[in-house]
Amino acid sequence: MRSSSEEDYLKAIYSLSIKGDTISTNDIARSLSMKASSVTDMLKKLADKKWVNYIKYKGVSLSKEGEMIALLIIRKHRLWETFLVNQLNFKWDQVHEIAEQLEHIDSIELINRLDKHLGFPKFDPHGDPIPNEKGEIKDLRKSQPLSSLRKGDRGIIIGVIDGTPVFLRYLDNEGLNLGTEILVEDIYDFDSSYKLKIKGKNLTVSDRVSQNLLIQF
Amino acid sequence: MRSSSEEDYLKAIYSLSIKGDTISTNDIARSLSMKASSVTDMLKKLADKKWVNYIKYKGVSLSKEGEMIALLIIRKHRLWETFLVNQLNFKWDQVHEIAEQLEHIDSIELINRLDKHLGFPKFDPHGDPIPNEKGEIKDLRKSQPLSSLRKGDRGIIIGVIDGTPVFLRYLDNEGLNLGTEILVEDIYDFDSSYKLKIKGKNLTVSDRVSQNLLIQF
DNA sequence: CATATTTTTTAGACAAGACTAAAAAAATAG
DNA sequence: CTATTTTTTTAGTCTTGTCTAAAAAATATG
Repeated sequence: MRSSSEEDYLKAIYSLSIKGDTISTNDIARSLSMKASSVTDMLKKLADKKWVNYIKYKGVSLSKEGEMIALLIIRKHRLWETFLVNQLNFKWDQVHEIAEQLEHIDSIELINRLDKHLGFPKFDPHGDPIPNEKGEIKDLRKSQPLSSLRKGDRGIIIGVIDGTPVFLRYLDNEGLNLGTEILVEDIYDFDSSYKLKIKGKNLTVSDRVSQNLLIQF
Repeated sequence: MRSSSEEDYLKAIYSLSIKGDTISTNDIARSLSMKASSVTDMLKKLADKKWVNYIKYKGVSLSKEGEMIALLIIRKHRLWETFLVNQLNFKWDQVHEIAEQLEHIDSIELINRLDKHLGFPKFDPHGDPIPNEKGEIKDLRKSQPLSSLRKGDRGIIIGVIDGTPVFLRYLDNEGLNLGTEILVEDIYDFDSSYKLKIKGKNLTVSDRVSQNLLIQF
């Protein structure tokens, strides 16, 4: 069994290992807002459980098993964020704290059913990729949700975050198909809706839509 | 701030106060599978926080504030169970353990949005009433255990008394689902078993079952 | 390369929440 | 009403996960 605390450490180590090279005790302490001595203690426990490779004074890395756990926690976090935004209509900036709690709920069955319920999304509302059941991540970091583009930006629709039928049907009706080129003509401050030029015509979409359309640019 | 543990105690005290009169240390210990000494410790903490009225050796009761917290936890538990069954297609006997975890997620905003998303349900999948945002509970629908019906009576299954997974799984397998209409075709004197007509088919259930099925009629 | 500084670990303390064993209070029985 | 049994509380211990302060190792500097 795993504690929430152990899961937080594994997740932090995973994130650091994406960015940098060797991971130091201080790196982890900084990223978790903890003292280095606490981190040392925990690294020993994680090493005992074979979730990390840890050599005193030399730094730490995830074992294969540790990495799988970290990916599962990230999968849970991102699926819950997707649920909160797509189904409960939270704004993308309100969901992190709640997902930090939900990611520790212990049920594989639950998370796989949630995944299905959401239409097996590949990206969360922030555009971060969601690991699948096997821990595999789609590594398309050159795309962003439409909501991160600015006035004058151009791009091509390459995917969606919300994969539910209602959204897909909407996209289809509005002519927002995969591979279509778009130009951001304007962004209205009052409701963050996007005025687009697409196939020579103008179309305005809500911020809900702009948060769920992935654009390659 | 409240710990999960404190919430578990408040919930247990609330449930006991529905059934009986005075609540003893041992009652709580039994219902939470803990030792009496642990309960005493916690009761002191809860009394310090003014969530319970506790007099040494004399028993305990919830304060107004403690009751509101207990009702909020129950609201969260039952709304999450409803979500799991209605949206993620879990069977009603699979959801209790997961809801025990989810009920401690700390966000009023989340639970109110979930409530709305589910269409403000008044009862959970087991037929138990869901407190609203103000902690108000709809009175139990007029119901009786099946064992109080007589030959020829009709009714609708609206809940259970015994909520254990073994019982729920039995009901599910036999097609005895919430909302199903039943007719009492006969009651056998020798063992008080009930011969029912349900969805056009006959089914005989033991008196143990008939005492634990709530019927609205 | 020897010393100073930074990083990391060790050692010891603390809070929460559980436990066991013993003491105290309340309830029950004769 | 006294003695016994049961319930409850107290006292002290343990584990988890954090902290501070001091020691040890690694790194940087002149």
